Amino acid sequence: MADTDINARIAPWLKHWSVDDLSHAQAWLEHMSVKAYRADDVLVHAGEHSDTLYLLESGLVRLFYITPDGKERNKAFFSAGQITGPVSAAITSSPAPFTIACLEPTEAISFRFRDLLHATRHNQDLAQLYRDMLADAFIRNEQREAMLLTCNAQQRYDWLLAHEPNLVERVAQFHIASYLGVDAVSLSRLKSKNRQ
Amino acid sequence: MADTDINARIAPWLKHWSVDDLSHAQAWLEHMSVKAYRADDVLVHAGEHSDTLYLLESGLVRLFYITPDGKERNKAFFSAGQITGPVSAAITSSPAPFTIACLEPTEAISFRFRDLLHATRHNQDLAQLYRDMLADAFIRNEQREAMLLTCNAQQRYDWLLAHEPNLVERVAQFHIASYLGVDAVSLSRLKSKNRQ
DNA sequence: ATGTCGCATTAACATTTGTTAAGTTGTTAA
DNA sequence: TTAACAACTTAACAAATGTTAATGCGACAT
Repeated sequence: MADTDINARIAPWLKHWSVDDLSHAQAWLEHMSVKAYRADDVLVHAGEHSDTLYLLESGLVRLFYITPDGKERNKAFFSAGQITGPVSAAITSSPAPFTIACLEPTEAISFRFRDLLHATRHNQDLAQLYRDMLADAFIRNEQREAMLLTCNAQQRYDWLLAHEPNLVERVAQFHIASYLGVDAVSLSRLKSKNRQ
Repeated sequence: MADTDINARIAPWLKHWSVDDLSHAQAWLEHMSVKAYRADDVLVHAGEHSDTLYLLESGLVRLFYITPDGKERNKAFFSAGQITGPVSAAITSSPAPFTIACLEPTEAISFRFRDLLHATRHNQDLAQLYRDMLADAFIRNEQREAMLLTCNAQQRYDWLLAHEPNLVERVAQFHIASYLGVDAVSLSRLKSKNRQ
């Protein structure tokens, strides 16, 4: 896809994040690419070294870990307007700790983390974008850590209904269970208990 | 305590974090203060609005949440050379989600988050310090989230022995149990099973 | 219409983890 | 030395959660 198309597609997001100044951002913009994915397509494989992040234009992806017993556990879900990818791995040059796969057909603009990081050195708008991105992920992880550490299965489900009710409608229940760290059968049981 | 003392005490840490340039850092440095705490002293109360972070010079503190059932669960431990405090709360101007209390007599240099954040606007060294601080906390939260989401009690304990063996020696076992999200009695039982 | 497939539900049972209580040990202070 | 206290251990039991299997249900393709 031609650069002009990407420029047109990235523009509204830059505006949304108050990025007006594009100086020193050439490398970042030039290495962007747009791609459409089908459900179950994988954007990042756990264990691989990836420096690529994704700005989702449409669709829905999930990030998931593999447990020591070989089961999947969903770390997070992301949809249109959000940036996701193996950020911690990119920062530390480590292999990605989780896999990213599509739950729905998804369109995403990908870019290289190092290009963004490099651009932040001389571009204050992008430095701010980077800080906001990190802060957002940081706070998300912390709240989730708190929930996993302090809540039982029922409380986790209540938390989800209160904080991310749209997720419950949009993704399959066994994926919700995996997100909460409980078995799909246990979640179903909880729901039926709640009904009585 | 006089500023000159603080300057002398903060200097080695600034050097350690490669902060050479102190331009635009006056407010940050001026609002610093040093204090000694006893075991069980509280630095930050959950629920209070705090903009203060702490650079620990000695000792050991724990951060803990309160569960919906009213029990304590340890989020993290920090010791000399580390910066801690309600970072996410400071970023979002929210009440602190956890309490910070001393497990050992502790000396700490406190400073205001907003002063550091403000200084990052024109001081690249401090901007880098801020990024490193956030990245560090971010990665710590993510690894912990992964452990809590994917591991059972035995696997969590193994993880701890592998990743933070010194903690096991330094803090009481019931605090370790709280850190792992299991009951103190359950952890004791696990250990005795492992012995056989 | 029918078969297939994936997901949700339900039930019975197994395992893990929490709870309570009692006993032990080590430390500290009188 | 003794008393008091807190942490750890152990055991018995309760509750929560995982596992397996059977059933149902709806979407979708043939």
